Amino acid sequence: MITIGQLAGYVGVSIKTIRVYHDKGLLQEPDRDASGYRRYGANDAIDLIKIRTLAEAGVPLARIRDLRSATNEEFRQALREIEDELTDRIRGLRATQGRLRQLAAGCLAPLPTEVGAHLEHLARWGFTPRWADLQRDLWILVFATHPDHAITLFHDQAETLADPALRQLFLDYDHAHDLDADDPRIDDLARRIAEATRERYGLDEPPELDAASDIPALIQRTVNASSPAWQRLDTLIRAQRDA
Amino acid sequence: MITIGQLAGYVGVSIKTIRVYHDKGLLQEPDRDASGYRRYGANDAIDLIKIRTLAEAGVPLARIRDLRSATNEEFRQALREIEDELTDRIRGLRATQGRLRQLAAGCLAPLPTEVGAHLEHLARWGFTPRWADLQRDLWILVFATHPDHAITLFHDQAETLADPALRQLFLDYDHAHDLDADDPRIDDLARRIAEATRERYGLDEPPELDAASDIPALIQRTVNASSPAWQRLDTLIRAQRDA
DNA sequence: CTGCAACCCTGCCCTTGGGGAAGGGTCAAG
DNA sequence: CTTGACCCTTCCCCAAGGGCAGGGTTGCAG
Repeated sequence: MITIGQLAGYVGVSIKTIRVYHDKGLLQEPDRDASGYRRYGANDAIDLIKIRTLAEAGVPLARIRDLRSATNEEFRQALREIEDELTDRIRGLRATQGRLRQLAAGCLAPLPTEVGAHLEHLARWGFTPRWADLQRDLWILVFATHPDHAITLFHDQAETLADPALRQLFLDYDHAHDLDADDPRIDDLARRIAEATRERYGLDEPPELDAASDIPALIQRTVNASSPAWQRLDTLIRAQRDA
Repeated sequence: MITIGQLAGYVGVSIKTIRVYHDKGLLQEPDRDASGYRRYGANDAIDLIKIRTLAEAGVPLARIRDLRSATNEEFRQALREIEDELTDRIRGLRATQGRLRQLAAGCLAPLPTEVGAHLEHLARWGFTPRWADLQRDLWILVFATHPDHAITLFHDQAETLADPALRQLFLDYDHAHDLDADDPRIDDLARRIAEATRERYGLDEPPELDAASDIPALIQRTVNASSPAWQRLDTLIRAQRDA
């Protein structure tokens, strides 16, 4: 009949942990000796080892307690579920590890240099600083969240801006910021942009982020928020595109 | 400039989490708009994503906060450490998974049937119920903690008991329980047991559990505790063996 | 025989990483 | 003008223990 300290030392848990398991009804309170010390037998050690195995697998103590009164078949079933959860968690951790590595690789270069260069071009092409800042934020966000997809998108964008006619559309977009929301030039611009988009990408979808991502919407909302004219422009373009 | 809810929804955390990160100094409090709402920009989103990546890797928030003011080289170093820790944790989880499977396999059979049969033999051979119970506890413990080694040990033990002369030694051990601690028959028995052990295993070590395990000591302590005579017997045997 | 160190007991508060509700202000759409 | 969806702060709650106080036991060494 061993003491709580021996049991703890052997199974590799703290004394406190054992007492907590008693309190929560996971491990049966053993008999006490004459001086009130808990005295454990081999069965207690075995129970504790089982409990620990489950607890280390991340099973909440309450669930372990409930499992104590489960039938054997329920218990097996629960074990299968727990194992699956564990597999998922391991997969999750590996994914996290991957993101961690990306973070390590990118911690010095928030943006590729070509993007920086591109952003400097913007001013020379006549874009406002406001536009350039917006673009910078946008690309930071895209590169941070979709590191593998971002560069493709960026090249597409850079290519678009290299064409003077298309660039003019973006310049107009930029300068529409301060127009009234009901200025007819906005309708005209929306028409021209929708047309150019169709011409450039045909009926194919333009390159986009992950379908599951709501980044585009987020970005667009951010953009729209700063000007009613832009807000209206966005609405019109969508209407034309979906027509 | 997005609101806290948008930021949260986008990065995939709860609003509360963001506020906690503000409180703990992980994420800088952004400016408020006219109505006191927090307004976030793209940089905040990026910071939050980084923080989340670290937090999901299990890094304590306090450490993440400290990392904010680390130099770039320190940061890289920390990332390496974190990745290693993560690798360890994944390994640990896989080990747990293995133990879980053993638990699933063994949940119906705490002891192999041959062990059960062996224990029933004990009574017929003249061992006391006390001895049989002790043996049962012992084997439960050994099988639970060293599932791969246990069967070997058990076979060795069963083989020993199959020999009537050796079995008599164990019977004497059993019945020595109620002798006085200074009974001379104990000295005699200790001598005979030590001799038989040498004869059976020669100078080789007798089969044992893991060197790192303190189970044998635990078991022996448990055994000794129930009788001063056994206690002395154990002392004498050790003395003879180590001589 | 008497220290004294090493155990054990209970009870209480502390921590981490948030969750959830209370109580109140804001915003946009119908 | 109301309604629902946001946002604000403050407060309490949870799991799974850690740690300490204040007090009793044991075993071993001098």
